[in-house]
Amino acid sequence: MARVRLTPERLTRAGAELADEVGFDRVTVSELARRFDVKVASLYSHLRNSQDLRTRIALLALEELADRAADALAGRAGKDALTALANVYRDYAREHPGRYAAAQFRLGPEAAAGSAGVRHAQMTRALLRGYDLTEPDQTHAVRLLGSVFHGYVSLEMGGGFSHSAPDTQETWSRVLDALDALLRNWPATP
Amino acid sequence: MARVRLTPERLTRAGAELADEVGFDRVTVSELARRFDVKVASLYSHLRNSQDLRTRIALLALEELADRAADALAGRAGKDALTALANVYRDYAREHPGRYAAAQFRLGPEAAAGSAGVRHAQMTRALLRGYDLTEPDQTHAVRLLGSVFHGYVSLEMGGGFSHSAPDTQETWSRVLDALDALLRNWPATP
DNA sequence: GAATTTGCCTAAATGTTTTAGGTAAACGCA
DNA sequence: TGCGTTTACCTAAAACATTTAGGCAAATTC
Repeated sequence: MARVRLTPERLTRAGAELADEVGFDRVTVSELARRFDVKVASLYSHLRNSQDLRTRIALLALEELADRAADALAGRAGKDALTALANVYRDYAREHPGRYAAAQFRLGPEAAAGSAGVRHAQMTRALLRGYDLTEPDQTHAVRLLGSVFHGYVSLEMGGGFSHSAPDTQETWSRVLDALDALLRNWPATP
Repeated sequence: MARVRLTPERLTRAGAELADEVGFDRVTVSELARRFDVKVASLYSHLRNSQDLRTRIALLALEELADRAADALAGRAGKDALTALANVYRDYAREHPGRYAAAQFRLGPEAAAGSAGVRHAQMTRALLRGYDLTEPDQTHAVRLLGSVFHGYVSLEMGGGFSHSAPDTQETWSRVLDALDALLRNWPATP
């Protein structure tokens, strides 16, 4: 019998593609086995269990996102950088909805520690060097930006903004204008 | 055999409690049947399928959230109202993590139309009457606030802010300060 | 080419989802 | 009060997902 040469990496990539096609919550070990035309049990030599598969897809998505973010920030500053980073998240979610959902997957503490989550925070911090913020306001701003990016993308993908004018592209631009204005004019602690 | 008097409503409420205990994605028709001490198949007289159950839990959560929001906004304006509404989302997510996850559940178009989603948007609009925004900026602001509330709560619950100073309560306060400042000083369209 | 490792297999247990069809309790009414 | 109808829950069974145990043959190593 010809061997397929499965590896955790190949399974993870295929799982990520499957997630983009059918949704992250419908990624199943069985479906993956079907796609490789092998028996389900064979995958358990490469994956601990289905949770393990989902975790690996999540980590892959976080890495890809961090890579894109690093790329987008290179050579940019201020509002230019803000827009670029924001668009990384939005575009990634549109191109890879399943992977984006995976990136939101609740990781266990061990997996979270080894994830690219730290890189994301560092890049947002780098972005903020273009604005005049010192600690602890810088941390507050990192968290605010993360919230807006994630929240906006989630709601937009979930259809939360659909069927209502004005269109979401215009709102997106104006939200970035507003965030830029806010960062340039961050309120002093009361 | 003594009848248990199941109804879709009772099942939905029990499902919501189950979600808070074990997580929304682990809500299962089988577990629900176990809790009512009836056979699994019996539930299918009251629920179309397990998707139907999840949808009902999501709609329940959206209603509860909208009720709390309406309550919180009554008699408040300006930053007071902003803080109250924001805390409704955050507190609900902390008290009822499973229900809050359910409220993020991707509804089909039919279910979404009949959901309390519209009420949420209307209440955010009501909040904005305390600030000086006209269309289309008002809509942009509605979407921004929704993004921040949802994004912040999701990230905080997902552990995204953990293990790093300053604590999330302080960030939350400062984020609300920043949003209030932004709404009072919304940038003109470039 | 033999020894070892590894990749995929069969088999089987367990659990969830869903449909089809049956029985008895509860309800509405003469 | 008894009768017929509706409704609530049942048994049975098929389809599919998850996971473990143990086996054989292909690939790798020497």
